[in-house]
Amino acid sequence: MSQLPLRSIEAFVVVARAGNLAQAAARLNITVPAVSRRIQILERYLGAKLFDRQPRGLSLTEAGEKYFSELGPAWDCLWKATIAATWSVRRDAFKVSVIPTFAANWLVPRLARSRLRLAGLEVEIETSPDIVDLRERDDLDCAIRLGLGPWPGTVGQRFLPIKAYPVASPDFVARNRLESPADLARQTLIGSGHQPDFWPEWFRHAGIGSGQGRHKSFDNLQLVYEAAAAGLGVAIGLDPLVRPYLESGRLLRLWRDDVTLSRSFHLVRRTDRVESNRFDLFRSWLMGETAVAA
Amino acid sequence: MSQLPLRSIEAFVVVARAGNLAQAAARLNITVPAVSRRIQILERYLGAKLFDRQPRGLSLTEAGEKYFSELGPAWDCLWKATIAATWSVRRDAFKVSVIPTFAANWLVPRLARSRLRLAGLEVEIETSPDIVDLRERDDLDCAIRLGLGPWPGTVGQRFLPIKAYPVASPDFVARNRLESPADLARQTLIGSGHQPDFWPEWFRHAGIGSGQGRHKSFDNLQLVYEAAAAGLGVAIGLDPLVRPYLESGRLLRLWRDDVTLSRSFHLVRRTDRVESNRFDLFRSWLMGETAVAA
DNA sequence: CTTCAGCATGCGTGTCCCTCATGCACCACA
DNA sequence: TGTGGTGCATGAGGGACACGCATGCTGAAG
Repeated sequence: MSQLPLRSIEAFVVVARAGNLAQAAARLNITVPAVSRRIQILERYLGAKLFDRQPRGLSLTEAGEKYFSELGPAWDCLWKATIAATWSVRRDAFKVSVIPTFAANWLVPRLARSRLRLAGLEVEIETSPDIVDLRERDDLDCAIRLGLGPWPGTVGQRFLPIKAYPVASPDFVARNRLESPADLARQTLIGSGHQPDFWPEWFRHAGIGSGQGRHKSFDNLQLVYEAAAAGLGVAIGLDPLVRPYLESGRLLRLWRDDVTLSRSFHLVRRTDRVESNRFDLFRSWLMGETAVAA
Repeated sequence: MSQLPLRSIEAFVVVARAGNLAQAAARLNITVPAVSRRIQILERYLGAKLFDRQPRGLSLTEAGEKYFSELGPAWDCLWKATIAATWSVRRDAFKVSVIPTFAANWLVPRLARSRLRLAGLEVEIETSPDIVDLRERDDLDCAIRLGLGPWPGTVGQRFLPIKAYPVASPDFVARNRLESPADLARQTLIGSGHQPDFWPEWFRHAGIGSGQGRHKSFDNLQLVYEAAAAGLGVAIGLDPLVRPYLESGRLLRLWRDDVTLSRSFHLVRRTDRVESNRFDLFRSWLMGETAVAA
C-alpha cells in the first residue's frame, strides 16, 4: 500500500544535480548508503533504471534524464513555495554571521554562483571577527564558526576541516633560503590576533619546538595573508581560505606537508529555535559545496 | 536535522483539494488522525496556520491559499512526471475491468469530471459481466469487483459498501398497492442472472420468507433496472448503481428501509505484480470519490 | 437537549529507514 | 601486475518516527 516514495524522489533530484552519491548525501544530511538505497527504491518503483553506474560517479540514463527534466523544475517550485510560506511574515533575508576571511575567500564566491536565490532564499552575510552570541541577536539565523565547538546555546555540525601549511610571497621565497621547517626559526612569523594563533598547533605537528622567530600579529586573517603577500614574513595558510592567494600566485606554499587542524568550520544555529526550512536549505547547499570541494 | 516534511506536504495538497480530512485520508490510504497530524507537522514547520478549523470541515487560510496555489501545480507536475516515467515503455492506458452496470452508473460519470487525465493517467474501462481472472490477462491493471472477496491471485480492499432496497417504476407503483414488504409476494420480482441474486439476502434482512412471487432474470443489472423502469415488476436496487434512475424519476424507492449487503465493491490487483504508481493514483482517486459519496 | 459530524490528542506498537561495517568493481600508479 | 584509492552496493542491527485505535472535544442540526 505504498504511496509515492517521496524521500526517494527527493534524493533523485539531488543526486541528479550532484552527479555522485557523496555530495548528494552531504546535501541530504544522510549517509551514502542511505542515498544509494533511496535511489534503488525509486528505480524499483518506476521499473526503470535512472542512473548508469560508472566507475567515476553516476550519470543519468535516458529515462532518468527525461524524468529529471520534468521533476527538477517541479521540485524547485515546491522548495520555493515552502520557503516563501515560512512565517509568511518573514520576507527578510536569511542572515549568517561569519568571520570576514571566510566570507571573502570562500562563502561569497560560492554564493555568487549558487542557485540559492533561484530557490527562493536570499542570503545576507554579516561579518564579525569575534564570535557573536546568537542568543543576543534575534535577527541572525545562524553562524559559521571556526573552532572546536560546541558553543553554548547552539547546536551545529562540523562541515569543513582545515589543513594548514606555511605560505610566503614568491619574492620572499626567492630572497630567503627556506628548505625545511627548521628554517622558520630565523624568519618573521605572521599570526592572527583575534582568531587563535595556528602556529603553535602547526609546530607541534611538525615536530619542532614552537617557532623562535619574531612574531607579527594582525586582527584578521585577510590582513595576515596580505602581509605575507607583501613579503613581511611567513604566514600559516588555512587551506580553504588561502587558496585564492595560491591560485593567483600571490602566495606560495612552502612545503607539501600539511597538517589537519583540530579546529574546523562549524555551522551552528540556536538551540532554542525551531530548525526552519530556510536553515535546511542553506545547510543543504553548504554541505553540497564542501563535499564537492574536498 | 529534519528535512522537508514531504509526507505532510503531500497531505496538505490532498486535504486542500478535498476540503475535509475524511476524504483526504481515504485518498492517502491512511486514517483521519494521521492526516490531522501531518497537517500539524507542516504548520509547525512553516510556522503558519494553513487551515481554519471549521465545524464543517476545514478551509484554507490566506497563507494556506497562497501556499497551495504554488504547491498544487508543482505537485501535479511531480505526479505527472512520475506516472510518465513508469516503465517509460508503457505509454498505454491504465486498464480496469468492471461490471457493465458499475461502469455506466458510477465509474464513467465520475471519471468524466475527474482530474485523472490531467494528472497524466489515461484510464480505459473494460466491461465484463463475469469476473475476469487477472492472472490470465496481462493487459489489465486492476479490477473492480462486486462480492465478498478475496479472490485468488489478487489483493485488494473494500471501497464501497452497498445498500439495497426494492424499486419499481412510478407507473407500477401507481397500479399496484405496495404498502409493506409482504406485498411483494404477489409481484413479479426481477433479479439478475450473472451477478448473484440479491433478493434472498434482502428478504432475509427484511425478516420475510424468501419471495414467493414470480421471478424474472436478466443478464445484467442495467437490464434489470430497465425492465423495472418499463413496469415489468419490482427490482432490488443497489444503492450507488440505481441512483441515476431514482434521480431521473424513472424508478421509485418503495420503502425507506434499506439493507447493507454483505457483498460490496472491491478494488483488486494481482498479487504477483508490483504495485505501481499508476495503481496508486487510481486508487487514490477512487477512495476520494467514495469518501465524498458517502 | 440530544445526537451527530468532524477534528484533535494520548498511548502503544510496528515498521521503515538510517547508520555502521564490509564487500566489490574499477582506475591510477609503481 | 600488484597495491592503494575512490565510489557504489549490500547485510545486519537498532532507533526514531508515524500510524492506528480509542477517546475527547467543539459546534451544528434535528
